[in-house]
Order: sequence, then structure tokens, then C-alpha cells
Amino acid sequence: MNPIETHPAHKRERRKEARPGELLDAALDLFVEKGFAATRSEEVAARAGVSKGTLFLYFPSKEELFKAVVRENLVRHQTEGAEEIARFEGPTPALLEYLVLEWWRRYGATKASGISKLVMSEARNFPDLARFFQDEVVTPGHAMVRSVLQRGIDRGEFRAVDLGMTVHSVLAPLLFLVTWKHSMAPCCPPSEQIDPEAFIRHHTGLLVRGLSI
Amino acid sequence: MNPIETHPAHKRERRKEARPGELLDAALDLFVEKGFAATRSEEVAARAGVSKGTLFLYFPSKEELFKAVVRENLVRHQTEGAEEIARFEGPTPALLEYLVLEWWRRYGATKASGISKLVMSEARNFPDLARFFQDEVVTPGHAMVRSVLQRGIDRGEFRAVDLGMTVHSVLAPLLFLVTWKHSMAPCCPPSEQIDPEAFIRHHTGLLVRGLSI
Amino acid sequence: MNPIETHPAHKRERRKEARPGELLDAALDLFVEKGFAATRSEEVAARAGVSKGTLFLYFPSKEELFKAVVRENLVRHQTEGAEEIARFEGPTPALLEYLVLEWWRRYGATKASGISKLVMSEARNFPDLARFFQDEVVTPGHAMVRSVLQRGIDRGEFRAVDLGMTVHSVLAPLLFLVTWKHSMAPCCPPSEQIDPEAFIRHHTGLLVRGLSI
Amino acid sequence: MNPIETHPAHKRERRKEARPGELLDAALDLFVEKGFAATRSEEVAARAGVSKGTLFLYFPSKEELFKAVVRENLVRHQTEGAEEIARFEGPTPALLEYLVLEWWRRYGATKASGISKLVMSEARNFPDLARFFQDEVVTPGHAMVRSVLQRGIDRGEFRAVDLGMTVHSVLAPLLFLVTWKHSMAPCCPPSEQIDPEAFIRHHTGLLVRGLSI
DNA sequence: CATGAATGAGTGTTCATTCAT
DNA sequence: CATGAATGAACACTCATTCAT
Repeated sequence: MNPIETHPAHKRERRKEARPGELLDAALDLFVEKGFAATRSEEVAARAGVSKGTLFLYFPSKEELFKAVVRENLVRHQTEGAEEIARFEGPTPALLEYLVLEWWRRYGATKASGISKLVMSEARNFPDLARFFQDEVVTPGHAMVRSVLQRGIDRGEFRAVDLGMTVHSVLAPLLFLVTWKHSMAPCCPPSEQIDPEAFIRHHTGLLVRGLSI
Repeated sequence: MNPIETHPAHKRERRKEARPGELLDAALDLFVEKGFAATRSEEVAARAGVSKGTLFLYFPSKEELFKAVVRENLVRHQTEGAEEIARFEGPTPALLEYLVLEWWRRYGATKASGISKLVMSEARNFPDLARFFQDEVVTPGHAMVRSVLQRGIDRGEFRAVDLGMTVHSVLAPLLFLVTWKHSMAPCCPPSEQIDPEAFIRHHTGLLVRGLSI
Repeated sequence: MNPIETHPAHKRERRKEARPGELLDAALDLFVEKGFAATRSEEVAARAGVSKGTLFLYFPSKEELFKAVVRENLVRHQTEGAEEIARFEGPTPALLEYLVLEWWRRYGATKASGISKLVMSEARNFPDLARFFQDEVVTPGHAMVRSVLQRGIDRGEFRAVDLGMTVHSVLAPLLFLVTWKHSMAPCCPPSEQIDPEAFIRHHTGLLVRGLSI
Repeated sequence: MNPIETHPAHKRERRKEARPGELLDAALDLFVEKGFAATRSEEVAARAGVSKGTLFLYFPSKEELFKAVVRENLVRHQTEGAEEIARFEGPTPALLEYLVLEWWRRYGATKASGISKLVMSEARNFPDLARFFQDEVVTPGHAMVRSVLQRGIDRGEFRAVDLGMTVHSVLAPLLFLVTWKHSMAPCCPPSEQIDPEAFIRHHTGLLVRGLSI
């Protein structure tokens, strides 16, 4: 109608296309915050600014919405790390500490880590998602840590320990921290809180000493 | 038949004494299998071979049933553990390894360890249960590990590290293992499985070395 | 066995005969205190010192127990009054005040008045009891008040008002008081309480003045 | 059909607006007929022609439904009453008689008066509702009668009696009448019925005479 | 496409009643 | 007779899902 409007893309249409994304964002927040069962579909819709009915127009059920949220939010990360490791020139203990601290800062400390906790919590009910999580997040993470440990051994900084096991010694506390942060932490008094970065430094220090020649 | 049988043991009476245990067993199974919220009280009763009403004859609510399950399956064992520690006479590194390995054998490797995973999964939705678990299980558990570390320091076997942090370095991998076992493990191919005892030995070895003077 | 025991009436047997009465007493207390629906049969049994099963041995259902309680407790009163009225020699206004105050003291203020409230509350569910209450309690009461009013008119102390209506003017506030005492009173703050005797005196005073020539 | 019809009035919309009223009507019927506790929410919904869920769409709980019924059927009328009193210009005895007679006609004689009986019957088991009723209905009602009595005293028509007591002398018979109507009356033969308006006129006449200078 | 009114299966808990002992 | 363990129907309230508008 209006001859000046170059792109006929009315707000409505633009919105229409953005809908699924807005719904996924809203659902991410709520699933992370309250878990799958405790998140009410109406609340997801409300937070996305649409009606209950609209949610079911885009996702045929709450379960499918959940799966879509997880699939949408699990990948993305992890790629930058590999390059930084390759460029790093200092001693490997410093690289290891840098790696895990950055992992915490860029992932563990963010909302995205809620997804990991969510997947672990709901693995029994959504085994395909667990598998997906394993392939997209866990395995690549392991490879990265493994390469750093290998570097340490190659440079004579670490003993020639079992790499597979040691990877878990490095990562398990981080994953525990993520789980803790999204489960018990909110229920604990200040006296029982854990300072994540301090703990990561402490733990890495212990490991590095344990790995040293 | 047996003239020595002290109790005349009518069927009813015999059953009455067995009921709480049967219900607790059924509840443990189902809580671990499906989570707290998703376990219906009627199903617990059915698995124990009684009617819904009977469950509430022995446990005043689903939450109390859960607490009883925790007391029966976790608190009990912890008490034993503390006594063994007190009696232990060898070097502290051996005590530490003994402690975590036994923890795994008696708890982590059993069905009951699903409780820990469950609590972390549902803590947000059942803060009361999370608090209960923290108070009855986590805090005493920490104290136990702490006492062992202190023993090592006192005996000149360990450096004077931060106890609170180190407790987490000891326990986090165990809790990760439990969480993993009840979430991702069933979805992972054999190549990605973790051998728990081997890992625990490895990790403790690393820590002990990291703690040594 | 014991040749001295003249009456073989063992305690057990004596008790057996007393059982129904003890159960009725316990039930009276509880029905008055909490109403029919809110009284649990087990509690009645417990208060009577027997088991749940025994209650149903004597009364085939909770409803029958209720009816028995009401039937047992409704009659008894009311007879003494008639004689006192006949003997009274003073002015009728004094007789009227004496009559209603005594009614309050001997009946309204006692636990027995709870029965009236109970019957009115449950009349819909137990119409036969309502009928019984009407015949045994209300009608005789009306007759008594009516005779006093007639005495006043006969002696020239009261105007020749409609007796039936005036009986209600005298009794309605008393019955309201009974109902109130067992319903709203326990929920009201002290500022909203009613002093029964003061109110009865006030009300009778107003009526007597209204009835005077 | 009617081109003036402002609202397009789709069936759904029309229904939505009517729902609360329909539910309130159904609830009033059932509460009066069976009491609060004995009325099942599903039955209220069914009588209003909707499903159980719909009831809770409009009223968040059975207690709130009850409060809404009270507001709709009692509080409303009381407000009108207060306005009429303020506008009344004749002598106070006439106002008093008008007040109580209208109270009977507009409330006592209707189904809604069952609410008063119900509250008294169930006050012990639902103290919150009793308090609500006391605050929203009883206290304002008392204030209204008190203001009329005060008007009579101020205008020299009544003696300076105790207002609090006299309020009860006015209201108690009305409340008795209501209680009676919904409990004993249906069980009584015609000979024992009370003509409410006649009794109210008689009683008010007696009181006015009793209050006169 | 979008809405939101309506649905009804599902759940923890209570309690009158039964019946094996 | 007496017991008390066991039953199961009942009930308020929630929420994923549907569908008329």
C-alpha cells in the first residue's frame, strides 16, 4: 500500500519468522531455572510474548520443545579453544590452568551451563539428547584437555600418566561444579558455597603438582 | 513347626514388621528409576504389594518416605564409615584411598547412589529435600573427608593445604561419577565408559602426590 | 476360682456392658466440638479407650453412632422447670427473667447445648433427628414459656399479646446464643464476644417493657 | 440479526462473560443445599455446565469461590441497605421495621440466606471462612443496625440503651429465623411453622415499645 | 495464523469400613 | 469379643493439549 515501504516485510511477518527463536529463548531460561517438569508451557509462551496456543503451533508438544531447546543451545562453543591452545607458548601447567579457568568463565559461569545440568538431569527421559550432548560437548572437550596433557608430557613437564583417566581428573570437578551451581547451591547458606574460580585454581594446582615429574 | 520360634509369627504380624522395609525398597527402586516428582505414591505401594492407603500408614507423606529412604540407604553407611576411619591405623594416603574406594563399593556402585543424582536433579523443585540431604548426608560426608585430610597433615604426611577446597577435590570426582553413572553412562558406547575403581585409584593417587610434602 | 469373689462380675464383663455408653460419651464430646463430618471414628474409639474395630462392633456406621448420640442426649432436661414455675410466687417479669437465665445456666451454658447446635447444623442430613429434637426439646420449651406469658397476662402484668409470636421473641435469642457460642464465638476476637447472661438480662428487660401495659 | 448489537458476541465470548455468574449461581445452590465441605467442586462445575478445570479458571480455590458467593449475595445487598437508611426521613421506629422487613424480604426469604446458616454450621471447621464472614457481613450489618438505633436515640425516639446489646436483640431473632428456616422448618408440620414477616413485625413492635421513652 | 477458553486425566492424601488373627 | 492392618473410594487442584472463533 505504502509505495515508500521498500521491503514489504511488515513487523508482523518479521515477528512470525522470529517466533520459534523467541520461544526457544524463553524456554531455555525456564527449563534451566526450573527443570523440565516444573516449567509450565503457558509460562514459556507468556515470556515469549505469545499465547499458549501459539506455542503448540510451532512445537507439537512440550517434549519436542525441550529437545529443540537443547539441540539449539548445545553446539556453538568449544571451537575457539583449540586455536588458543595451539598458539599458547608458555609452560603447560599455566596452559592447563588457563584452559579450565576460561572454560569456566566462558561456559560454566554462564546460563548455557544450565543446559548441561538439564541434560544430565533428564538423560533418563531423553536418552537421545544425552547421546547428542555426549557427542557435541563432552567428547570434543575431552580431546582438548587430552591434547594439553600430551603437550605437558611431550615437553617433559608432566609424568607419563594415563591420559584418559587424567582427563577425567581435570574435567570431573568442573562438571560437578556446573551441576552443583544449578542444583544445591541455591539451597545452601553462604557458609557452604563454593567459590568456583578459587576451587578450580586450587584443584588444578593439586593436579599439576601430582602430575609433575 | 519350630518349637524354638519365639514369635508365634502370624502372617499379619510378620507382614507388619516387614512392611516398612518392603516399602523403602520399592521406593528406592522407583525414585532412582524415575525421580522423585515422577514417582507416584500409588506405584510405590503397588511395587511393595500393598494398596495406596497402606503406604501412608507407614509414612505420613511422600517427602517423609523419601527422607526415610535416604536415612536407610545413606546416613546408615556413613556412620559405619566414620567408625572405620577412627579405627584405621596405617598411613593416611592409604586411609584416603581406602575411604573413597569403599565409598564407591558400598554406595557409588549400588542402586542407592541414584539418590545423590536424583537430589541434584530435583533440588530446585524440592528445596526442602535438598536441604535435608545437605544436612544429613553432604555435611557429615565432608566432615569425614576433612578429618582424614587433617590426620594426614597432623601426621606430617600432607602439606597444610586449604581443607575446604581439598575436600571438594576429593569428593567432586566421586559425585561426578555417580551423576554420570545415572545419566550419561547408559547412553554411551563401551569405548566411552569409565572404570570407576580404576579412575578413583588414579585420581586419589594424583591427589596424594599433589598433597605430599 | 476365688471363693470370696461374691459377684463373678469381672472387670471385663462390667466394661463390656459399659462400652456403648463410653463410646457415646466420647462421641458426644467430639461431635459437639468438631461437627459430624470432621469427627474421625478412630478418634471416638481412642477417646473411649477401645480400638477402631470395636466401635463398629457396637454401631454399624458413623451415622448410626451420631443418631444414637443425639437420641441419648436430647431428652433428660426440661422437667424440673415446670414445677419451679408452678411454685413461683413473685411478679411474672421476675419469673420470666429467672426462667430464661436458668435455662441458660442449666442448658445453654453446658456442653449439652452443643447437641442443639449440632442437630440444627446437620438437620438436612438427618431429618429424623431434627424431628426428634423438635418434639422432645423445642415444643415442651415453648409450652413452658407460653405458660409464663399467660400467667403475666392473667395477672394483669402483660398486655394481651399474641402468645405464639411472643414465645419466639423470648426463645429465639436464646437459641441464637447457643448457635453462636458453638460456631462464630470461637473465631471472634474478645471485642466481638457476647456476654450471654448480660445479653439475656438486657433482652428480657426490653421484652418485659415491651409487654407491659 | 440486530444491527445495533454492539458486541459481535461470538458464542465463546458471550459465554466467557456469563461464566462467573453461572458458576456463582450453581455454587450458591449447592453450598446452601449441602454445606461447604460436602459440596464437591466438580459438582458445582457440572451444574454450571462446565468441566472441573473451568471452575478453577475463574476461582482459584473452593474457599475463594465461597467468598465470591458471599460477596455477590450478601455484601452487595448490605451496601444498598446502608444507602437507603441514609436517605430515610421518617421516624426511627418505622425505619427500624422497614430495615428488618426488607432484610427478610431481600435476603432472609431467599435462597442466599442459607449462607448464614452454613457459616454457623461449619465455622468450627473453616475458621477462615467464619472470620471472612464476620468481617465482611456481620460487622457491617451490626454497624447498620447500630446507626439506626443511634438515630432513634439522637432524635429522642428511643431511650439511651446499651447499643451493642440492643443490636443483638434486633438481629438475633432474624438469624434464628434464618437458621430455623434452613434446618428445622423443613422437618416441622404446618402447625409449627413460623410466619416470618408476621413474627418480625411482632418482635420489632415489642422492641420499639421496649425502647420507647 | 493467533488466540485463550475449555477440557479432563492425573496426583497426594484422608478415612470409614472390613476382616484375618 | 477385640484388635488394628489393610483397603480403596473420594476430593481439591494442576496443566498439557485442543479447537472454536
